[in-house]
Amino acid sequence: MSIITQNSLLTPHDPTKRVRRKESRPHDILAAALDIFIAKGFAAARVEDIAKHAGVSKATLFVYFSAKEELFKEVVRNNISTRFIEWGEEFEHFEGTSCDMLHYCLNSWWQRIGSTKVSGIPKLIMSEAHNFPDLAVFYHQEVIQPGNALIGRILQRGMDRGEFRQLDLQYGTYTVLAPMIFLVMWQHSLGHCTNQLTPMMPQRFLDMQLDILLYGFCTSPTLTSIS
Amino acid sequence: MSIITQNSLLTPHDPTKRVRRKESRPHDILAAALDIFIAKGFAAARVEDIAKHAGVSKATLFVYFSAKEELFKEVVRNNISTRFIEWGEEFEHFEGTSCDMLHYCLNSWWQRIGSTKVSGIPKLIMSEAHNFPDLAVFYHQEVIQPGNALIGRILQRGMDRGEFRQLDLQYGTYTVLAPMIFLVMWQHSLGHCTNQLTPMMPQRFLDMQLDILLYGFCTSPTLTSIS
Amino acid sequence: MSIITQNSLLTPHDPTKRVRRKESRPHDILAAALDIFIAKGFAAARVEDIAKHAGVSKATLFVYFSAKEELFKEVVRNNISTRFIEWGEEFEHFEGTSCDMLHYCLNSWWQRIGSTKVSGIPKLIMSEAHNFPDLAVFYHQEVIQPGNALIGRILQRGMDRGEFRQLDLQYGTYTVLAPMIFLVMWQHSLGHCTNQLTPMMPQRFLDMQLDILLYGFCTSPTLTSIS
Amino acid sequence: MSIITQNSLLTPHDPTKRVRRKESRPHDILAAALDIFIAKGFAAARVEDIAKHAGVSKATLFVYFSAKEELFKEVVRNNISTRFIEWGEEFEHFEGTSCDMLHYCLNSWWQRIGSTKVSGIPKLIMSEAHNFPDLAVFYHQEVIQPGNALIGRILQRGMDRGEFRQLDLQYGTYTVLAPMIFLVMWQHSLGHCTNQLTPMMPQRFLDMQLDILLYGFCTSPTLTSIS
DNA sequence: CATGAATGAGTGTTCATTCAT
DNA sequence: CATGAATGAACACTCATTCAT
Repeated sequence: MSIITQNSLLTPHDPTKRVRRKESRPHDILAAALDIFIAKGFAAARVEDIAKHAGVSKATLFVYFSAKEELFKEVVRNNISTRFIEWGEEFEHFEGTSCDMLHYCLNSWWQRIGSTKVSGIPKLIMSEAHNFPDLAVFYHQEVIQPGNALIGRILQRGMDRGEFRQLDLQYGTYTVLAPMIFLVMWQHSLGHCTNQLTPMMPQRFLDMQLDILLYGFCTSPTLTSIS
Repeated sequence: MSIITQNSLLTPHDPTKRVRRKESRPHDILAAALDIFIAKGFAAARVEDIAKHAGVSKATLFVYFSAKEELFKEVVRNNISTRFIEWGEEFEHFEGTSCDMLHYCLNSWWQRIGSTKVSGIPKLIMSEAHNFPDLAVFYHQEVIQPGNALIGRILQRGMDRGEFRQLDLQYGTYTVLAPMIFLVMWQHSLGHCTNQLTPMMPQRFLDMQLDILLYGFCTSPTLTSIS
Repeated sequence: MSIITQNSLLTPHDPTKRVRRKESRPHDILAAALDIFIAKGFAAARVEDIAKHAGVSKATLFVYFSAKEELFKEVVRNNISTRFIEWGEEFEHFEGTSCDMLHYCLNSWWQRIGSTKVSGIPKLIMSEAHNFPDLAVFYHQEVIQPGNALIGRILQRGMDRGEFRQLDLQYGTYTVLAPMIFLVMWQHSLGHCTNQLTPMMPQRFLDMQLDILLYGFCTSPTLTSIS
Repeated sequence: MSIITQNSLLTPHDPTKRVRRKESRPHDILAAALDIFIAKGFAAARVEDIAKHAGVSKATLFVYFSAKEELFKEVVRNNISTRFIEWGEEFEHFEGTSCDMLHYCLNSWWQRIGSTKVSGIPKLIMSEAHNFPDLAVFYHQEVIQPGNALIGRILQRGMDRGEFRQLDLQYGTYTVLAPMIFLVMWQHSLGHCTNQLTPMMPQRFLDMQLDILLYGFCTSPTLTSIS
């Protein structure tokens, strides 16, 4: 039921090797790298496994990507950076309440990232950024900043339209980001090992989390502005 | 400014070796292990570094701890498991609103774990549980379950006293857990590298997050029960 | 005078590294492994020594052989298993008395195995099988069973032709095997250290042993069948 | 059914520690050493295991025995060297045919050594003499020479009394020694792993071997003297 | 272009032996 | 005397990266 099925690694691509057009090599490698990085993390992923999974030799991989880190960066660019353009456009033309917009934000994130194997990338970054500072900086620029900008836009819109209380944009953004980060972390770590005991249904969590974000726990809220 | 200053590792304990009182070796090693595990993570931490940091030889370390994993488990038991007893008692006798209780919960967690180097432990687990399933299971039993039970108690109390809306305990708990996990993950990964650019003040984040958890973003909440 | 000159290990192959024809690496490693295993035994042989003796790095060795045990198995296959085919054929077409056949058996064993460094392999197995059960099982299937079958064939032939007394095949086989095992054990252990004091000439031992096996110590034998 | 039951190691001596008279320490250690050396061999035996099995600390062991090798030598002196005195006396007064004497020799060896755990000692020596030349020399002087002298005495007696053919004493002795060495080697190595497949009954082997030694395989022996 | 072949620098873990108390 | 405590030197196995062909 989980997205992260380690066994999928055992069935390599086999892209009918002989017939492929030449330019597909890097593409195959990136696809394989995505799978292996997600399954093992950055440090624990073995370049040899990526190459094998892509159906090329280790040396070939280094023809296209100068180092493991560069390969990873390219994986990020291909799988995440590209998404922000369409999100930006969708947000540009969004109509409806800001509650709906937040709802849409979380749900489309879930459909396009959270529920797919790509969710392994943010998990990997949060896990290993400390040991690979270059990756951290890269990811911050490439993903976090544009992502946060999008979330910030929703909050600002909500405040502008009087739907949301006045709140600090930066920290408000983190408040929306937190459950997303939590979800990918949980799914790819403890959730992966304990889902039999206490299964966690992500969709359910997101729904509830959205409700709480909008209305809070309390029965009789004291409305104040937060700064 | 950050708790996690990698360079601190370069100045080993030097506990004036010869004069030590008995029984201090395991304690030294555990302290060193905490530092190194936090600085490097589990897989990347080298046993030799831990030993050196503790001022003992690698072989000595293995006299007291049969394996790297066992050493880590002991670190967890020493630094986290022990806390739940006092938390349990405090919660037993807590008086005041459930809002205050949630506030107290997040703040005492922040003071005792979140703001200290011990916060590196939950970060490490979320990061590496996937690659070390044994540790995942151990941590789930030893920390997550008792921790979640404590949070659940607050929510139940809030509902019982009519302060909180009716909500699903399990997912409500995750809603409280999420910002804590987010915070430690952020601090120990991207935050560590990007604090110069866009500094994040954890205390501020927690305050705001608490407000949102209680009252939500919205100006005019629609009160419903969530299940 | 001894086959097993430990010092020969100190002069590695030096196969003028760069000029080698392809496919020679595994062969070099197997040759080196044979030497080192014989000189040190299985447990005491260091993989690094084998690599050095073969003129390659430790890592290279593991490119070709996944583990020390696998390397050893391959050594056995290359040096012993292969012999049984020719022996089988020779036995098929043997003409002459069964006494001659037994004589031929012991002597060709001596020339092809016993007197060569390969004799170190059975010695090693008898010595270390207890500590490495996998190797024991492997060797039993790969060497002992086919070897015993050959010996059994001779005894059966002798009985069929009325040359030998009726005797239990299994234990009769052990009776022939015993002096061979004794000889390799002795040569590679005590004999190696005490040959100056009381030299033992293997050829002489085998001749005498054969005579005893055929005719016994006694001057006036009481002929009975043994079961 | 086997003499060599590794599990026996799991039940340490427990010599009611507190009540023992002091002089028993070395005795306990020697007893423990015998067990462990037999179970693991010399190199693979861990001093710590011996100490634990004897109920003393590793350091205490080194108070009584300056090194692992010295401990082993003492084990040999205690368990084997001592036997030769009684054997020598028995042989002095033996009456009966030399065939009977050889029979008695093999059988009493089997009862006192071969079938007991002490048989692990000659096995160990044959296995590891090459790597520990000191032990080889020691064992040769302490055991092999007196043992061979005893066997030689029987053969000489047989020749003197006209019961045996004329044969070279040294090699004749090896002919008797061979099945004994074979038996202990087999029992403690391959036999230990393959007894389920093709069980070997030592008593049966010895009986048969004795018969062959005396009368040979052949139905119509050609009697000659062997030199 | 693609790769077979090779490796240096690690890693966690083991064990006989020493020595101050 | 007895031991708790400590360790140096090994050792099997790994992996990102290089380079000649």
